[in-house]
Amino acid sequence: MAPSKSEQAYELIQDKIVSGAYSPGYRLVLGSIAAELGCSTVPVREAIRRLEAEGLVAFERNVGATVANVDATLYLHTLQTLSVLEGAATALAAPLLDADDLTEARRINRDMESCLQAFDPQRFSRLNVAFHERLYGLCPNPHILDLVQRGWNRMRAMRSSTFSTVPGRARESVAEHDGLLDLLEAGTPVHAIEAAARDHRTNTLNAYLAVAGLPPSPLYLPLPDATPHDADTTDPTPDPALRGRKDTP
Amino acid sequence: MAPSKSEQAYELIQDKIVSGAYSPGYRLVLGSIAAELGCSTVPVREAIRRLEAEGLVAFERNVGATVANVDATLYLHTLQTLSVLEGAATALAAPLLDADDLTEARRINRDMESCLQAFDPQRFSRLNVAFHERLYGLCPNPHILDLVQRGWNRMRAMRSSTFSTVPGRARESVAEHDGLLDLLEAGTPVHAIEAAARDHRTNTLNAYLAVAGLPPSPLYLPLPDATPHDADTTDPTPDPALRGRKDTP
DNA sequence: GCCACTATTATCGTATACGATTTCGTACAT
DNA sequence: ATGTACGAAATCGTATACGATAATAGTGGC
Repeated sequence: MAPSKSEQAYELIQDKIVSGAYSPGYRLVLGSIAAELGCSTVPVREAIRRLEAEGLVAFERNVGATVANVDATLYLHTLQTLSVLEGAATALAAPLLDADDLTEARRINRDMESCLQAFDPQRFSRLNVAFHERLYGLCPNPHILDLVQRGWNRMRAMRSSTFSTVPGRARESVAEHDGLLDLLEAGTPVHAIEAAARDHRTNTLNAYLAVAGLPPSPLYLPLPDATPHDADTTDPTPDPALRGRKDTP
Repeated sequence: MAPSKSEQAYELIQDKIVSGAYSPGYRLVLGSIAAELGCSTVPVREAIRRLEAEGLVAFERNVGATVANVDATLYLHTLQTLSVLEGAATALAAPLLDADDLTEARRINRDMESCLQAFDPQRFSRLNVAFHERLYGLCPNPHILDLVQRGWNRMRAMRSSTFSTVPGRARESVAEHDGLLDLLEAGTPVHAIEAAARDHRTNTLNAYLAVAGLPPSPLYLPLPDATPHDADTTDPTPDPALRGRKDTP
């Protein structure tokens, strides 16, 4: 059966936000969207409230909805949140992965590698999602899984409109994927998996921060036995964006 | 000004779920709730969709909404998710806490201690929330903060209906609070704070699991220098509820 | 020329109405 | 007795309509 009007509205609006047709700050007028969809305002309202709950649009009583400002900080905050959640999800899923999952993930990573040569960032990005979904998909905690899913949703909505890729990062990323797979194959303890998965994402985050001239996110997890990252000293300059230091005079 | 009807509906329904007036599985009929509120079904729909987004109610097309089943697993999954998120939030907020925050938190913890003697679990629970809010409230990542808030919301909605407290846990909890405050006062590195905050909640989770005869959650973080917990060995019996072992024959 | 105040307009919030869909009970056939 | 087909009732989904609210423009006074 055809999806409900409110579902259609939801998908349309999300698409337009993701594709950049509605840029941040764009005013979402119920009537206009309803007209575009050929339906009344009621289902559109519902769709917008759903998008609000996911953080894609901001809503104000008696004023209306606008596409949420995805400035740098919001993007980075989402990335940081994902690092935490996806790390946990991957750790929880790790004991459940079988050989097939790992070889499949390895295959995807090979594909990603080939995308590097072919300069196909679109496909690279899609494969990246697929790779990680494969790894955390079996996470037995559906709540965490749901939050990770939403996080990726937000990311997709933002990436195209504001952010591009960091030069060297893609290649590193592929290497880290292999490292993570190595750990999984070796049956490494859960917390080391979590550390590797989280730090993988934190590295991406910090690549962005470095380009912006900001200090790195402090949320690394110490790898219990192996190479610790350089960011886990006690006194990095606090980052106003992500650590929000009190700048008391 | 009076809150909007849809806001009123939202609060009413949430209250009824939290207080247990609507128990899990209860069928939420738009018309009935609308009548009870003296409004039409439209704002009630909106409220229910919001509650759906927060995981408090389940919704099915053309069928209706029911209060989400809060069986043991859901409760435990939420608790596990909170352990991860709140750990991260507390870690991120740690560098921003000043002396006032810490003494205030210490004071709240003294209050909790007195609640122990007075057998006042209501108040104890409220103080517990206040204590942790004080610690993670300054977390500069609003997204994480939001997720933590929602998590506590879900907890409040569930606790009363299904779960009570674990006997010895409250007293341990107070002690762990003091330990956490000690770390904060000493300016301990971020990841150690995260470990302590997460493990505090994981301990609660595992107290429940122990009562239920289930193996503990594996999501502990290794404390880099001090007393590791006993649950971080490599091969705990996997927990069907939280780790979801593949029971292949 | 600039500020305060009013009128206008665009848009939101919600009530009502009605078609669409599911669910449940009943009758019938096997 | 059990399963199936049909019909009635309950409930949902959405269109339309209209009052309420806030943004905006226009007017007058200083």
